[in-house]
Amino acid sequence: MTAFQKKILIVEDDFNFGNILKDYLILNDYFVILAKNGIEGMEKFQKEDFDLCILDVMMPFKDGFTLGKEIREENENIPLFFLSAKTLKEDVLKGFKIGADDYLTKPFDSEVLLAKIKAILNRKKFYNAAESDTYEFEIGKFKFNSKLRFLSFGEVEPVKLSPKENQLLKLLVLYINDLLPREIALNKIWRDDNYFTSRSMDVYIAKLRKYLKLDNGVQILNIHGEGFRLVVKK
Amino acid sequence: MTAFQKKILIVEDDFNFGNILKDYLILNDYFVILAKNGIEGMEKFQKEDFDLCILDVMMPFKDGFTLGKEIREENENIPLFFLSAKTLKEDVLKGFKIGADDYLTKPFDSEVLLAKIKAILNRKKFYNAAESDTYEFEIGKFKFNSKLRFLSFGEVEPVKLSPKENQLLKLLVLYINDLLPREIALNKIWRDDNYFTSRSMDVYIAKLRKYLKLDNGVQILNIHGEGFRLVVKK
DNA sequence: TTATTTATTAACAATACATTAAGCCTTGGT
DNA sequence: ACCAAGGCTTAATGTATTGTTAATAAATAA
Repeated sequence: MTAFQKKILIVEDDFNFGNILKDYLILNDYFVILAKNGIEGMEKFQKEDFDLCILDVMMPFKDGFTLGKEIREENENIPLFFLSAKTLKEDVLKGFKIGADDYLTKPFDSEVLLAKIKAILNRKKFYNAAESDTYEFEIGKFKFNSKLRFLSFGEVEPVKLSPKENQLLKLLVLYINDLLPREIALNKIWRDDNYFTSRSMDVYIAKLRKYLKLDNGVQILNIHGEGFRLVVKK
Repeated sequence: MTAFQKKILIVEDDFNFGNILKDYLILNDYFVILAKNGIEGMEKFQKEDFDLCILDVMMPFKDGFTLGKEIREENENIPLFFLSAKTLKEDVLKGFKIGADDYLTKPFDSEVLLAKIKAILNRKKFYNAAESDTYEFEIGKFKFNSKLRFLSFGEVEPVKLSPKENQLLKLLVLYINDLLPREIALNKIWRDDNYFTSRSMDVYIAKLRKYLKLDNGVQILNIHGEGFRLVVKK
């Protein structure tokens, strides 16, 4: 493997399907390790550092969700990607609850999978400011520094952001102009997804909106039942 | 089979006809599994992931509709395609009620079958916005984003769409210029087909018509007793 | 004409979201 | 140890959005 290749761990009990997937990803220049069940998956996960895990949900002995939870305990940042035969909403939700980054139901379009992997790995670069040197963002006329936790607008005295305000604004920026699903924010910031954390998030959205009022080309829009969208008019 | 081939399950009791169909589809680059009755069909369905099922309606032991219903219970998204000798309206309706995606009466033109299969598989990619990154559509002068749930027209403030409005508009777009049968929309969106859901759908059609008024080259036409048609004048 | 189907608007109940403020921790200074 | 400040959650209250059903009118088919 070259220094630039991203490492992906696939855990899939269907030997046939797993290998097709593996070959396809290798063909697209990823470095891929395939495990055929949850136990083996965990072993391989612990042996080396991966950039992304793709987990089948339905597996004998240890299902994908359980494995995902265990992986999360060891590494709270690694992107998790679930594959499921079912498209049940409750399944998807369960996935997000343990911090899934994305979700695909089988059979799926291979192009879509590739696009999603790229999107996740790209976002991943920014998730942890400590691991990245990118912590200065422009939001319309604002300057946002997520490391020093301040938001400035022209010559106006910069606003200091609390840790939660900072995290939420950063997530919104990473998903700029796109939907930031509630579940993702709640899991990444609050590490829990229930009625109260959800209300708490609303409170923080209100706070951020107040700060962002200075530039009316910047807005946090709600998508009812889905999440929020930070939009910047050009 | 390659990773790009689509997998089709054919369930057909007429051995001769089934094999001709199978060979024809293989020739057209599909991966095909043939089952010769409902029982066997279900077994094969459970063994692997298919992209499409083609079911003969009239079969001994377990007819196509019953099989279709069972398949639907296991996978609520997989496209179902019924083949029937009769052209009875009530048969077609029964098919749609369990969520058929299309219907063909024997004998049929093989080119038509191919075209329909392509159309269904293409549509399938878009059904679930979460699974597809294609969610930007043009409808006349409108731009429709089914992920962010908005419909915009030039510089006018975009209209936010409710989940139901969004789903319905998306279905209409997938069937653009073609008939979207009531039963299909009701089954895909309302997951039920009765008097009330049907009235509800009418309400949503009225809402969409109101939004689409801005461009008079775009219209939702009713086909009495059949369904609706989103037409875009060029 | 008469029964059915569709069109449109409005009333309603259920949820989801918005905002402000109160309370409860934790932290850091004295 | 005590206090004050900041940060976060919870409560309280108000508003908005959503989807269903009803009511009424119009179009269509037989």
